[in-house]
Amino acid sequence: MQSQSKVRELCRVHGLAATHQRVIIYRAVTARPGHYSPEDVYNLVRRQIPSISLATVYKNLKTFVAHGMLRELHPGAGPLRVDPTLERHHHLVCTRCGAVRDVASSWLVPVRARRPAPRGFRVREFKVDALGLCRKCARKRSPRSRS
Amino acid sequence: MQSQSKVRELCRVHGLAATHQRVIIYRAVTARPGHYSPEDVYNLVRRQIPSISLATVYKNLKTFVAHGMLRELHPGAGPLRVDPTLERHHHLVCTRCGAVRDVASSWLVPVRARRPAPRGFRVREFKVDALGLCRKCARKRSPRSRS
DNA sequence: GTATCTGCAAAAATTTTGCTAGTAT
DNA sequence: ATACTAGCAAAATTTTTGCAGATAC
Repeated sequence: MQSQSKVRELCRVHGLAATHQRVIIYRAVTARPGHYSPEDVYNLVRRQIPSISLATVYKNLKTFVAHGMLRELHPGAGPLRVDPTLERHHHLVCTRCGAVRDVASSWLVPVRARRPAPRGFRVREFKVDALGLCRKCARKRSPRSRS
Repeated sequence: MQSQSKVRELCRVHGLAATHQRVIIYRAVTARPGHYSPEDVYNLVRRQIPSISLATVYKNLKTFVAHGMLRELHPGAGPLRVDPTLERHHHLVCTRCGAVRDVASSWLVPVRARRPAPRGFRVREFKVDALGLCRKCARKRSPRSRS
């Protein structure tokens, strides 16, 4: 978890007013790795600021994402999720239960293109989702073959 | 574009009733590569079946995805999108305008893990998004450096 | 003091659901 | 004949917006 003053400084660096709500929201999201929906964040933050509104949470999450202070995720269906881990990393996405886990970038052989991208596209980074089954779902899948 | 009879056969293979609506929807989505939202598909299909409902489009797109007849996409924010390209491929995602283009899997050096995935996760495939700027947005970005 | 931000409430956008009549097998 | 599906309308969910008052710089 980042200290209040660190968050305030981070806001300043990005030209954002360091409001109380903003500091609390950012600290809540970065308290530990995970993938939070706006609702999740709202519920976390309400413990400390019962009067906060969901709209404020949305606005600030979008602000943080726009300033690169958080990452945006769209792993499966459903609501927006936000990821506090800024270092390059990839995701393990269970196609059965939808769970998403981070995995260090070093897990993969470096991703490289063999040639420039088509149509003048300028690649900045590669984001990899490893689709498959988490242990729990892999177990459920036909304990012995079907029949 | 797939012929009506091909689509009917495909439905049969997957144990789905080959209804008129289903055939029209599937043909519309697979008419050409692209990334369609349910609204898009609805508007395409309404030309041929003015009485069709958006709910029917949603139900059928989800059915197709569940049977592996389409792929589901969540490239950026916003609505569900669906991709008719079933062969392995990756995406170029413009982080400025949100445009998504397909790029052949062979564009990348093969993606491989250096070691088994953590926590018993079973990887089935890697999905790569190349994040960056499309030509149009790259041009807009500071034609000469700022100042 | 001025620009930015919050909270509220309302609206917009997206997706799901239950049900009846209709259709495919 | 039986099971599945379409259309409809309503609800649920997720996200955005406008604005008055409050706060940060």
